[in-house]
Amino acid sequence: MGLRERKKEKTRLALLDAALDLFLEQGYESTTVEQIAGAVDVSPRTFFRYFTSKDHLVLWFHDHGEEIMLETLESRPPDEPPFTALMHALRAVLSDMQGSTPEESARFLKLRRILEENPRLIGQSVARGAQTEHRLAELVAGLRGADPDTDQLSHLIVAFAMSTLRVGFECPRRDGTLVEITDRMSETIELAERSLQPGWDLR
Amino acid sequence: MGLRERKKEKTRLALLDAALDLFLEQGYESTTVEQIAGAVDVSPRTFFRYFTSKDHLVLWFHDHGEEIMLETLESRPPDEPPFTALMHALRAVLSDMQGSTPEESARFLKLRRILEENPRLIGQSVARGAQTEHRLAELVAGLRGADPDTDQLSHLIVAFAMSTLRVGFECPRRDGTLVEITDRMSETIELAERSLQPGWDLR
DNA sequence: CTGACTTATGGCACACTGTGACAGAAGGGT
DNA sequence: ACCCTTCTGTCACAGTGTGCCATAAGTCAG
Repeated sequence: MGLRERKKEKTRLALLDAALDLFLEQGYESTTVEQIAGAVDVSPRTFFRYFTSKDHLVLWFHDHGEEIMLETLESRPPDEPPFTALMHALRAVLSDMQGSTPEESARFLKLRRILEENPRLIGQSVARGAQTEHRLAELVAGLRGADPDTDQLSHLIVAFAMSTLRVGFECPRRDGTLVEITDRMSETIELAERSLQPGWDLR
Repeated sequence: MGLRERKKEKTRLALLDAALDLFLEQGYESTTVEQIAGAVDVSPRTFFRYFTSKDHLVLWFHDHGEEIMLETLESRPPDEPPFTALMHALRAVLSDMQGSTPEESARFLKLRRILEENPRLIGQSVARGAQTEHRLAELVAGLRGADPDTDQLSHLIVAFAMSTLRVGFECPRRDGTLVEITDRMSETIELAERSLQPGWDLR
């Protein structure tokens, strides 16, 4: 990796960290892009080359999680029931989180606090999840050999899976360590699995 | 109802209809608030007194649906299983749609087309759903005698219910009549009910 | 190391959304 | 007719996000 790419990655993370800290200090709304860029000695114009919008800062982790889910899903045996496969994908996201560096964990925890304090951002985050959902639904429909446009069950399977992820992520209201959060999330996954009829995702 | 209120309601609907038509003609992004306001001979500033944002135009029906759901939920017998009660609330939304005037139906169908063409707006719509979800989760936690902050099942119950609504709303990709859509949505509701273990929402 | 290249950056102008403040117009009640 | 309340338009303004172009910095020959 050349100097150029390393520098870019450094700037991206510097912007991200500066932004997260500013959001926690003075709130999301009252932090301007100008401030964020200023804290990293970069022009506002450049900020928008790293993050397409202010919201994007808060959504970057979705991109990462989505990537993991899609990869996992493709590596599962094709005859596995779709919801089971999705639950494996969820667990893959969890174990990625558990294996993250201290910096990454810190970012994640800060992000959770910011989201808790800004309902509007939770919305944005959910909205991003909806896009992921759509891609996953197409994949699941493919697995089931169904038309992604009309097969309601494919969509329902994915929707339930993403709901599970979201509940696990949002539910532990009080601040906790990363381990506590991931533990909580795997409880949610088990709860969801126990709640559904065996084989519901096959017919 | 005085002349004043009637006039306000008229302006609100005029703005809404003008906006929906413009969105369909030239797309959501490339329609400006100035155009919408201009079409109704109103200043842009006034537009923002009727709708808090451009997005709000597309989200207004959520407010209506949420209202119905909350009302229905409160009128259900308190010992009814929460998910069952939520499914009744969903059906209440459907029957409200079926009983709507031709103008309202037309708006609804236009809105669906606009949402189909603008994934970003689907996101916004889902995000609004997330807020509703939170309110509902507190209500359900109350029914279950649980702490809304920590009881994951309450959140999961509501999340699954809202997923059902959303899948029903989004899934019938092809344009259809209102009746076709509501029929499709009640199929989705039944599908969800069949997929879950009996009593999953009680323990 | 020099020059030619590719790519990132900064600065500028600009369109658009959304808000606060104030003055004037329009409805409502007496 | 009067006052009072509420709605409206105008203006000014902060902030987000984009296109464009000149310049600076990284890259890669030779």
